[in-house]
Amino acid sequence: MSSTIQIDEDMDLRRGPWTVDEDFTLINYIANHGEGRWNSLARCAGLKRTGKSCRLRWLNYLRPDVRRGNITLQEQLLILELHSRWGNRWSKIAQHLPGRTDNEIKNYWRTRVQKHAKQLKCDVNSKQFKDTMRYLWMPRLVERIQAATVAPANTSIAATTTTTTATTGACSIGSSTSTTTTTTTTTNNNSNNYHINNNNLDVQTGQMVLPHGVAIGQDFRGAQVTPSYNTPENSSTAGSSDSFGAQVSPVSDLTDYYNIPVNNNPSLECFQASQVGYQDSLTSPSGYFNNGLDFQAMEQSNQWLDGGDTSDNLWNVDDLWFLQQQLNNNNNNNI
DNA sequence: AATTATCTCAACCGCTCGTAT
DNA sequence: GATACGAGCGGTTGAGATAAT
Repeated sequence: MSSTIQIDEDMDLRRGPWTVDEDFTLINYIANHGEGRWNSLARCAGLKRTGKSCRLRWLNYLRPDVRRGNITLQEQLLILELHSRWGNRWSKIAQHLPGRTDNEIKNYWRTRVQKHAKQLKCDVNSKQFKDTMRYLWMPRLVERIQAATVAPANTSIAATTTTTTATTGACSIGSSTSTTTTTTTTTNNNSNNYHINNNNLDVQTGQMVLPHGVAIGQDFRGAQVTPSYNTPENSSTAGSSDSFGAQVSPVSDLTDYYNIPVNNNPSLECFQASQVGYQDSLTSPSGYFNNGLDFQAMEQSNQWLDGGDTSDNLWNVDDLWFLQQQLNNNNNNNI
């Protein structure tokens, strides 16, 4: 199926999907000789591929620490936050998601996030969309992480932390060259250092903190978390489906390398203590629900929470409402 | 059951940057 | 300093899978 490119009389290069034999050859060669220069590696290994192709295949697929499977809620949150900070710096973002490749993150962004921007009829780089992400989706992701963490069904958490623990070493969050995934101390001198493994919610700041000390910019304590979705019985928000339609299993969502303890999770206390009722909030977008729409009534009558996987409905109504308010605000400011 | 539309993701392309000569 | 080369990055493509009609 692969096509070939004629380089000269007797040297042609394969393109297209890799065969099992090619994979095997590349893996064996790297196991014996290391990565080295990709062009010479391709030649020496006898692969009729460009060095680029070999490198890509190795980094994105064959590398033993490549993490496959669904993007977890925590990873989604990280991607959103880091993208808001760095933009399309996929490689840089990928450095903070152990085992995930820049290609995978890029694909996720294009297929999920951009799709939602399209559905909301706004540009992915627009302020409205960015505000929607920051004030609605990200807090809600945090809420769902929290809700799923405290859910009784998660009794298996402790036993299911193996997925990415195998990525210790080269794949620890924060540095591709790091050799440890143990709890990272930060410059915070407070003895109440609640940082939890690799991805933490800092009680003092309300921020998620990466092991190398980078705090995710947003203070989630002040973020609006709609309380009506904060119950275990609302399982649809706790893992049946993610906000962008990604397939996220409720187990893996919570049990991968983040290792958030089930009980006495200070990060959760942080949220619980600091959550602002949506009717009280004027600065967060959900506060807009006071402005005319009887959100509680809608919720109580289950107008859009009935049946099946309701998270997409939730997102759309919520997001559209928020965007509408954003536009109204813009219009008012222009008057 | 067949066809069409949509989605996903592996792979490629072209560009930039860093390093060696 | 100029040039060549290789590595890496972000953007894009297209084949296969899946969903919808």
